[in-house]
Amino acid sequence: MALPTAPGSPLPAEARGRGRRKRLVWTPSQRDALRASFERNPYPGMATREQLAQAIGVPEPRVQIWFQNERSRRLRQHRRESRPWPGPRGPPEGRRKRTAVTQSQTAVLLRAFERERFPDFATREELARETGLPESRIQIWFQNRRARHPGRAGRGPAAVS
DNA sequence: AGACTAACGTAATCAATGT
DNA sequence: ACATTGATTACGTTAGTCT
Repeated sequence: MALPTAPGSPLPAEARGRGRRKRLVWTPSQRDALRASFERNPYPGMATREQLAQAIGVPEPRVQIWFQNERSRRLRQHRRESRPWPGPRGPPEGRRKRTAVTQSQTAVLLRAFERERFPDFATREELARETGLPESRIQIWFQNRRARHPGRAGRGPAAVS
């Protein structure tokens, strides 16, 4: 069934073959620290992620991605063994503080979005430099933007109001 | 060559902020 | 109250690493 795009189906053609961030390779001690933290809480808040990131010397967004992937692995394993997943333990930890994107920053991102809806890593870094926003926030900005402003390739300027 | 997994995508949803 | 939009989740795909 060719459903266009379910939660994680085949990637849209434009998104394929794009330059990704260079894949990092964890050292054994970094893995240990990540696993230990995961055992304490599989849903770490910003403070925990930041602290862990500092401790193992890696950017916080990489830690966040690791937890996302690790939860996927565990969830699947638990499902496969028909074992219940013991959801979040303890009170939910605090999220990242909402980033305030200024009008001028939005303008830059909007212009980039018109040119390319799937910017590669180099482009995202360039935008990060231009706007002063972290690259990880730019990636999220594009994800949200794509979800809320469906492609309509080459459509008019979209009467915004 | 195949297993493993970081990076990255969508869809749905939570939540902060402004009107 | 409601609209807008940043942040997080589940889960599937893509592509680099390692055996």
